[in-house]
Amino acid sequence: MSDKRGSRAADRTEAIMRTALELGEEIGYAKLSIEAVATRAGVGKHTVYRRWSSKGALFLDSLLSLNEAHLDYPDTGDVIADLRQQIHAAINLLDRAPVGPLYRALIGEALLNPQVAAALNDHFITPQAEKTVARLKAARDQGQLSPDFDLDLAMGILSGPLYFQALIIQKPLTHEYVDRVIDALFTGMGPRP
Amino acid sequence: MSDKRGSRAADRTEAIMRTALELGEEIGYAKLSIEAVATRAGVGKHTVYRRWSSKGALFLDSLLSLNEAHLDYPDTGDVIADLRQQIHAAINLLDRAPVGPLYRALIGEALLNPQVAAALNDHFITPQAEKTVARLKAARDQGQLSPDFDLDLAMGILSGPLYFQALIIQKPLTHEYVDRVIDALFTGMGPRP
Amino acid sequence: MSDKRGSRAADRTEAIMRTALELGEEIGYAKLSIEAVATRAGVGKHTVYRRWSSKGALFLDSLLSLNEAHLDYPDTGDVIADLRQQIHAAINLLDRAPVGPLYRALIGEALLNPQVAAALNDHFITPQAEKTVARLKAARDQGQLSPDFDLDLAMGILSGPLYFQALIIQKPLTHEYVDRVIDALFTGMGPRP
Amino acid sequence: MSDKRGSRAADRTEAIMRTALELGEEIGYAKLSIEAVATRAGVGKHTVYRRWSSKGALFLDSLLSLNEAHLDYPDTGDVIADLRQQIHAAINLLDRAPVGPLYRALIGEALLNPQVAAALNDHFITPQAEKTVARLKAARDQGQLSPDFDLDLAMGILSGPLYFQALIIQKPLTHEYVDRVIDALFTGMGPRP
DNA sequence: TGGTAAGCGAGACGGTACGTCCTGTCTTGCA
DNA sequence: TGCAAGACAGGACGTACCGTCTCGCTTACCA
Repeated sequence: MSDKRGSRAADRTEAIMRTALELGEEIGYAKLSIEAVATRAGVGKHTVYRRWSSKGALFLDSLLSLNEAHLDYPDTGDVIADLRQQIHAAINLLDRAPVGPLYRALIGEALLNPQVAAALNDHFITPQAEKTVARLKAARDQGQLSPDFDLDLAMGILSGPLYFQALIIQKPLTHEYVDRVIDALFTGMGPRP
Repeated sequence: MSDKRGSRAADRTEAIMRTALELGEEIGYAKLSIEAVATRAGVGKHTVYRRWSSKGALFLDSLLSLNEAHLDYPDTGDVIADLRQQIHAAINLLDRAPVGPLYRALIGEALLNPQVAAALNDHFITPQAEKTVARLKAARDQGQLSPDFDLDLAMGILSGPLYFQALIIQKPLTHEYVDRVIDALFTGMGPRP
Repeated sequence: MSDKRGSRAADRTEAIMRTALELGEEIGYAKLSIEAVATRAGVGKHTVYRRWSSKGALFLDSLLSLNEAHLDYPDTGDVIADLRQQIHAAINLLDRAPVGPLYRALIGEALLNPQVAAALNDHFITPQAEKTVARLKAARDQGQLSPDFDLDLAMGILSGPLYFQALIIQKPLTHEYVDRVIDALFTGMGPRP
Repeated sequence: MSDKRGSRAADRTEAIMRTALELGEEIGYAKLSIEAVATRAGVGKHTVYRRWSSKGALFLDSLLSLNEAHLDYPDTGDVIADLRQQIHAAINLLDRAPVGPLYRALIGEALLNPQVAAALNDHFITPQAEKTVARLKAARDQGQLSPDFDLDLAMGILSGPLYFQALIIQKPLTHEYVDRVIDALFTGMGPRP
């Protein structure tokens, strides 16, 4: 009853986002226009612009709508196992088709458009990082990590190489590579054996 | 004498790249058009298109032209000191104005345009990575690093967090952060001291 | 009231045609570009292309818009006097500035572009010829011309020499020349008196 | 021997004109560019521009080169028969493929480009008209036409309707129509039987 | 229940840039 | 030395989208 009001609006919103992802998969984010999304969705351009201020904003929302309830950290007590499990899930989702190429392009857009960058950080990157930090902090509080363990740095060392591999080197991420990174993080690559 | 041939062509090429950087600094890569570069450079559009197939390709070359002879690794015998010195130099160049914003945008473009990605990798990312790997290998050969030291992984752990910080989190890189990463790489952040 | 609808579209159409004629008079049809018309009219190029498929089509309409209600045949009962009167009016309009040069150029365009030729015939040449034929037919029906008088041929003999003079020889048409043609048409130039 | 000098230049000239006609037949005068002619002829653009100042000038020469020795008036003593014979020959050449469409287009060009108009008049229209006038004058001198027969007007009445039919109405010319025009010229279409 | 306003599709509009084509001029390098 | 080859500045082409703006039509909520 209560969601009857606005259900029409929600229908449009959902239809537009669905169409955006659909078209994105077909022709790629870069070649896509708001005009094309609106036409394909059977919607006036104004109806799109009323909801999103740019192609990047639309895509960010569209991708996030796929994401709900995913990528939450387990806490089994074993921080390393939990990190592995969660990061494997993340790259399964974000580095593989159909989301992978669109996520990559969205980050590209963010590097060109500060508004998109801010929104991406606020709605995805930062919350995700905070989950990682929170999980590490829990481990530290439980004494699994040393008291001076640098949480933010660890988060960077976990995420950085994966983004580097995926975005800069542009090779697919493997679970094996993830494991090597986690391993190195906790054991170091010490100058001497 | 010998560079008399083609000097006209080289003049245009240089003028266009110079103008591209100039305009890029003024209005940003995203707002820039090949049309505007051509006009400002006093050159026909075709003269630009004859040399570069896209805005991204032009910018890649333009940025690389600033780069020559920079960012070469020293070898003082102390691998950690050399890495620090070189990475500090790199972020001084690539993360700060005037190059920083343009380099960031160029990576954004590479994420949207596979041709630019390939060229960027071939002409900058890979050579640079190979220099890092070569320096690490020299250290390993000299016994400063353990014989099973994973060179590629180390390169990823050095570069990844910095790119992550600069591109994803979008906060300026500090020398202090670089040092923390290097430190963590070689000493680990082990679960127990 | 009723023309409230679409008045915006009609405004643009009229503004574009007016500008086209204006620019045409200033620099001549040949040197004119749709781009220049659009710019001068303060209109996007697409707004021109939406209405006309080529420069020729635009100019045809523009010239025709000047023409309304002109060039209608009188019927005073004296067919020769009526022809003279009407043809004198026609060449006053079509062979003299400002319309003359533009009309000449439009016919040139029609000779290069079949679509323009077809439109010109449909919207001007043929209707005008039919008026001449109709006036001659009325005269024939009234017995002023012999029953086997060849209407189409007469139309050709009236119009042809004038177009020939104006377009091919490219000398200005005089009323005196028109009169000689009319005279010859009806009295012949017989081999012997 | 003496024409050995310059034979190379004459070769180019001829090759360019031949290519121009060839390409003109294939894609039409309007779509043709000097660039395309030069490339197809295996000749530098400069070599074309050195000889002709515009596409129209090149085509005029090219068409005239086909024309040599054609379209000369016979004088059998019977002026009407001679006119018929000559005009039939003219329309066979000028109104039918392959020359017809190119000649039509050339006149179109002349209406847009005064230089071409002048050259066309000087090298083709006027000489041809003078031949007609000369033949009529001969007939008048021989008493076949009345002493006050208006030679120029007659020429206009002969040529005008044919050009009108071919260029304005854009219907193919028939010998029958030519005969009707000639007939009308000499007998009139008198208002009374 | 009828009136009214909000949302909507459709797409026109002024702009900007695209990437292509051709013009007429100007090198360059081969023969 | 004369030419093909084609680079060059410039201008226009016709197209694609941008983000804004009317236009009527459809809903759905209120009075």
